[in-house]
Amino acid sequence: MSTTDVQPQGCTNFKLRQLLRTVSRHYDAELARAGLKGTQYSLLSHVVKLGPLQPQALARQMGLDASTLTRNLRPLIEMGWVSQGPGDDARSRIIIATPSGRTKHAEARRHWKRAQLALNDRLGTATVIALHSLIDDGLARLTPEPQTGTDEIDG
Amino acid sequence: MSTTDVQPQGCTNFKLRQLLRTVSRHYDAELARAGLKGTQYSLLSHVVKLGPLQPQALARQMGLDASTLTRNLRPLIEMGWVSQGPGDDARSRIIIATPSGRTKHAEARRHWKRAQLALNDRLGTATVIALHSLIDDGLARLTPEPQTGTDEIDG
DNA sequence: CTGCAATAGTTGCATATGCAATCATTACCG
DNA sequence: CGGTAATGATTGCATATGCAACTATTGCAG
Repeated sequence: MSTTDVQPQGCTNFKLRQLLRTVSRHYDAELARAGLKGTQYSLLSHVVKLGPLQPQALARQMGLDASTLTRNLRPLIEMGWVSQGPGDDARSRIIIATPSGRTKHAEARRHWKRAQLALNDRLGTATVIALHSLIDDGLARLTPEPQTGTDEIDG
Repeated sequence: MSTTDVQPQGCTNFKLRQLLRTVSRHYDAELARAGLKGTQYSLLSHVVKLGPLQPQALARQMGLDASTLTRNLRPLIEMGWVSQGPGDDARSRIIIATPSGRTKHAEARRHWKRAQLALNDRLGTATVIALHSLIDDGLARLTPEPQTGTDEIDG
């Protein structure tokens, strides 16, 4: 019996979920000061950095279902941070961050940074780096089309 | 400038969420054959292994908000897999897995196992073990009261 | 040109998640 | 004993998430 026979204990799905819930609450608490959720900040960041682009392309890059993106965009559009216009095609759309969206993003980024640094502090920077590395590796192995390198976007 | 100055790139919150979405879909696809979602399987597992116990205690051990638990239990109760009875106290309740719940859990466990093994295969067992280790470490550092060791429960 | 397949978005349905507020009950202090 | 604080659970509100079904368009084969 070699070391390759060792099996992971516990459920990867549950463990990941449990950690995400905790981490997510941490970011949410900080970002709430800027008036958005962690998911909304991530989405806004991606629109700012990648836009203008089609919903379909954005969903693919974020690894989101298109229908989820449609709905997640709604609050941002209502707040006037993101704008949706007609695309090249009569069936497609173009997503872009508005000026106020960019301003809001810059503001929220400071809170995001605080949350990020606080987390590094609590977990240890080395641990976080190792975690990122495993996540990136996992995503690369699980997704055929490599989405946007998640390192290139803050949030 | 030492190596401790290296900062993680990208958002831990977003990376975790992205990985969870992917992994979650993987487990969900397999567990759907048994008629439940990954989250429902996790919850049922915990009830089977830890019950009978109070909702409040279960929520604490799973790291869930009490209100989330209330709602997540509903489908399981409606399916007759979990039963909710009066507790010691007029304000508390007792959660327990029903016989059919235990049967369903045993059935679902086979699908969960398939998903788990398939994931190990795609990511590499060593990677999964390393990931679990980092998650456990993270949870230990982020949660005051250590919840149930997630290794002791399949799902 | 017609008809069918493919593409882009959206909506219906079900569930997951947390915070704040609420209700009921119990515990505790004076 | 009486009033208030603490506890356990639920509900209201808002968002997140995916699959299946549907609509509108476009592309393409014949």
